[in-house]
Amino acid sequence: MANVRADAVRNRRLLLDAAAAEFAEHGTEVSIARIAARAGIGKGTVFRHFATKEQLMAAIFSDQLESLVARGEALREGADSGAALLEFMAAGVELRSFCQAFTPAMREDPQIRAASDRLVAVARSLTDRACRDGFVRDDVTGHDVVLLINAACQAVAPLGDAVPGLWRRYLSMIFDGLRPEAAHPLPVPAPDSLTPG
Amino acid sequence: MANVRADAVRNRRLLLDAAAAEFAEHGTEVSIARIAARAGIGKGTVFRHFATKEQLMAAIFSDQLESLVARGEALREGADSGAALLEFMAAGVELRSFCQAFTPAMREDPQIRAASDRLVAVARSLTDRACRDGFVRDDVTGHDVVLLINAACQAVAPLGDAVPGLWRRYLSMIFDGLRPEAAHPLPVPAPDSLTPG
DNA sequence: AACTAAACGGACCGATCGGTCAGGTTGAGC
DNA sequence: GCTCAACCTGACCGATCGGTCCGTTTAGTT
Repeated sequence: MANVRADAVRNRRLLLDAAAAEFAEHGTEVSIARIAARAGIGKGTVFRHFATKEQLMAAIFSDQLESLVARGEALREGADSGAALLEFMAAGVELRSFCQAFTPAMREDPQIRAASDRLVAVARSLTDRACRDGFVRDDVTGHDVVLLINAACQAVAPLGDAVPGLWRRYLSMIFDGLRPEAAHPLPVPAPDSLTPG
Repeated sequence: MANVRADAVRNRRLLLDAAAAEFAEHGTEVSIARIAARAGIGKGTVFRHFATKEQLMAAIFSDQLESLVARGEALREGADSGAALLEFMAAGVELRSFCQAFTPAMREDPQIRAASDRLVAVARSLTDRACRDGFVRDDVTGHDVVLLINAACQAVAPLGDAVPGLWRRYLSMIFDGLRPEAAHPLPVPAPDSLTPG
């Protein structure tokens, strides 16, 4: 801390903000050069802070996953457990980086693994509570909820940002599928983890 | 027809098969060189048959969408309209190219546009029938069904092919969300079309 | 068998990307 | 204000991609 210069921390902040914005707007395939230009720093500076592009992505996405974990933990104490679970899922869809954080390549990173483990844990916690209160069918797990957030996220991907709030429609439909009233037996058991093997 | 050589049609067949297989296994970002190698032909031959990579993708994906349209039309005559809609959606998820055909870039292609229009039409037909028979809520449209097929397709994308039949679990959950028993009012109206504007 | 137009193949081109490095710049302790 | 390590920069490198081009091969006709 004492050994780090002031301009270094400032540039790091600029870099993280610019990269997060570019990833959100144009996906992870944007070039490092473009991110550096947006941040107003040189391309070499990017690689001074993060050795590879993957490490940069991991830093940003694990941060955003952790913020969602915090949101979920806060929602555990609300009164309406059903609305809390729905709000948690909505928050997950809203940070669109969600889906990008879950590519096979990204899951190698230990920060991403840790964050998604904690995400599944808080999702299970919210789900169990909503289940006890009768808002959610009893055969749905934390992994299910995380994957369904991803599904809702991708449902509207074909349309781009043409209809801004449309994802709420499909999240609402998917959430209706979690209610006990319409539950039909599921043909396949829930997965054990989000990582293959 | 008479003016086309036998080896040309054979190579075209090899190329289409190889490209479809590579796209299904590794996504649309596979290189033309790799596809050509798999087909056992030269890279230049690929561009003799399709001027650009996008045209090759459009040919393959519009073919697969058309096959799904045909499947849907056949399913319009079954006895159980609810099971028919579910089977249609399952067929859509099974050809994973589905999601790849719906990128913003791909929708420029007239073949893709035509095929997806027909796909929405047959989806609406199946949905209306299932709705009349009481299997499906009355506020769901053909566009919804197509987008939800896409959602189910992507739900398990994070896991790769680790759990082969897992998508059936999430398609089942999503389909439960279409049933009238659990229907809650939707916060956003259905989109008019799959193309922005 | 000879001919020709169509088809083939792979070296080649320009663009782009992630990542490196040598040399100039700057913030912080004295 | 002096010094030096930390930092920043953009030219540069090798790899890869989509797409082109031209010399060679081959299918089909007479």
